[in-house]
Amino acid sequence: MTQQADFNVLTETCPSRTSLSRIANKWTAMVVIVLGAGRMRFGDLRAAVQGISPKVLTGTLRDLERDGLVARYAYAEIPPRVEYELTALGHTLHTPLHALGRWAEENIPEVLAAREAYDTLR
Amino acid sequence: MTQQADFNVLTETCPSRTSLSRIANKWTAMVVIVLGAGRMRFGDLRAAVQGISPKVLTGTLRDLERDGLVARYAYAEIPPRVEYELTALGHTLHTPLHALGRWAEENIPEVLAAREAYDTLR
DNA sequence: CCCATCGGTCACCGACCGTGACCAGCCCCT
DNA sequence: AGGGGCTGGTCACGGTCGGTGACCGATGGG
Repeated sequence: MTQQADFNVLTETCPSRTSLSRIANKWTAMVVIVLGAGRMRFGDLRAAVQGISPKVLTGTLRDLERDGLVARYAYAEIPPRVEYELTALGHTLHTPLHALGRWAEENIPEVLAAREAYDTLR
Repeated sequence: MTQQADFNVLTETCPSRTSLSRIANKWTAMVVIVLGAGRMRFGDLRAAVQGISPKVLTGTLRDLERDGLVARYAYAEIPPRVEYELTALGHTLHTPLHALGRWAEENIPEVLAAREAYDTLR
């Protein structure tokens, strides 16, 4: 059974909150969404997640690797080749993050309309 | 059919990305999760989302209000009373964000183990 | 000899997050 | 009459984080 754990993200000191802080992040979400398609090289990832800087991509991937969500494969070639892949745990995270991305895409018309309404009357 | 929109969060200039940036955020996630339980006062919200400062809570709520996800009801009483509630659109966002929170709670043991393993060998 | 390729790192800068102090307005208590 | 409490904020201040542009090492190709 999926046991109801003693963890609660709303509790300030709960370790699950540190995890939420990391995954509830736009760059993390986009990287995980892209990696859902399969193993990918650093450069391809950078091209897929438009606008991400190498520094931020490196940092995001390292954090994901540390949390066991992404595996890193480095090949000692010249020029270097490094590939990234979701782990089994990472795949379970892909589902909710992908849903979040789809929500943003599907509901952006309503959001834009709400923003315009808000901005015009204040 | 849920039509495949022309929006793609991976595209740098797509407006859906501005929406993703806002919702893929730890404070936003926690506030929406809590508001899923129903209409709530500012002070109760602040107590429920442990550790959030009034400044950040105010800012988060205003952004959510602007995007049409939260409705604000202010009563001209002394002491003042202000209530917040998810809109219909906000409720559709509650589902994926709640899933994200649950993911964090359910998988934190594995994440903590991965972190420890990572930190010991580097 | 020099440039391109790839996966980064580094110094710098501005934006955002968190902290603590403070506010208005009316009530109640002394 | 004066002082404190209640609520939903705002403000000034710092530190941390994200973003930008320059640069790197090692090798293959022209």
